[in-house]
Amino acid sequence: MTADQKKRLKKGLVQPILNWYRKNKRDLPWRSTRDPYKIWISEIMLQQTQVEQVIPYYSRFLNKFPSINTLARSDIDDVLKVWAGMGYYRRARYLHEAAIIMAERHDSKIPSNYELLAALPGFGPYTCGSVLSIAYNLPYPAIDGNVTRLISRLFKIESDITRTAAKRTIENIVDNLIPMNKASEFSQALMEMGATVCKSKKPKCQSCCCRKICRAYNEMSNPEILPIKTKKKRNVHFHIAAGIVRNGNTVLISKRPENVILGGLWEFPGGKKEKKESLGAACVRELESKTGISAKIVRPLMSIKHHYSHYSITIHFFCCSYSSGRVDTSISKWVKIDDLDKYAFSKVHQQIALKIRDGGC
DNA sequence: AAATCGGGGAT
DNA sequence: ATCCCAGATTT
Repeated sequence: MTADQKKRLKKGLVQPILNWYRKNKRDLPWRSTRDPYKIWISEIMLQQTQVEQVIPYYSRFLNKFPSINTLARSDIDDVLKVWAGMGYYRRARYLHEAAIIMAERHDSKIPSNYELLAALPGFGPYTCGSVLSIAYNLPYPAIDGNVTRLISRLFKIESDITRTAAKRTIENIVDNLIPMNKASEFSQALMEMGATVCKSKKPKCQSCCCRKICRAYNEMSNPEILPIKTKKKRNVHFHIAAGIVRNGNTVLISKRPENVILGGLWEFPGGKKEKKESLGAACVRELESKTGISAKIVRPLMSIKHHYSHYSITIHFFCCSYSSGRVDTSISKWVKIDDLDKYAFSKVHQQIALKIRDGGC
């Protein structure tokens, strides 16, 4: 990029975007603070998660863990409890681990240096760039899905944006656009443009402040086809059988191991049905292997279909009665029905917990 | 480069 | 149904 091109882009693109942002930015909770800790929490929560979904979790999290030190000293189970229902639970684990490292090695502060930041768990290219620019006003690009879409259209990038070369191209463009001493505003402005104007479907090109210089708008019949992205392969489907084992006013729950889907969360124990196996048999078998007890099926309670990113499941829940055996207390435990709300469950199991409290099973 | 990792909203 | 969302890590 020549100095002359840069100058032209500054006038025709950077300044209009900054002006547009000042007038049109949404009033979001993390925009009323300059506390790097709070900005960090918001950035992690917003990964692959919509703004509306994050807002209630954000305030609850900061209320419970108001500082790096409170987070670092907390138990991971308490962090997961606050996170429960938001998905991508490894984010909570990385937050906790990073807070511990910051407390131990960085004077309980978030580093303002790229290399130190990138060495922390959960700090990839985007999060490093967003924290450095938004919290510290340093000139690093924060390139998320919104920015990728916006830039690919403004500059008509028709190569596959999942590939490294295209990512590098976009990063170079943004890097060259960052205005002096306005990195914080600029990062947020680019993302806000992508989120509210240059949307994936039905972009608001007519009211876009970059309309005059947008190559996709001016040169293509349909700017919506950008960015180009390779398609993900289709989903697989599984059947899961899970048991709700009541014993008096208690119920049996198990903790999922780390490093698996929904890792570290509690659940009503169960697992995949095998071929040529009935759901009831699968339930009894899984209860035995996961908790150590033998149980009998009383009746089916309900089945829930659920979609994850790369596969979908149907979980068949059965009301069961305890027969014999002792629970393997390293993984499973009997808990009072009234105490179910003290444990971190995924959305599906939260539904079941509610049903049990309301007298189901 | 591709797979893994949740849940919800828009179309 | 399919894609997308303020992505990072592992394979």
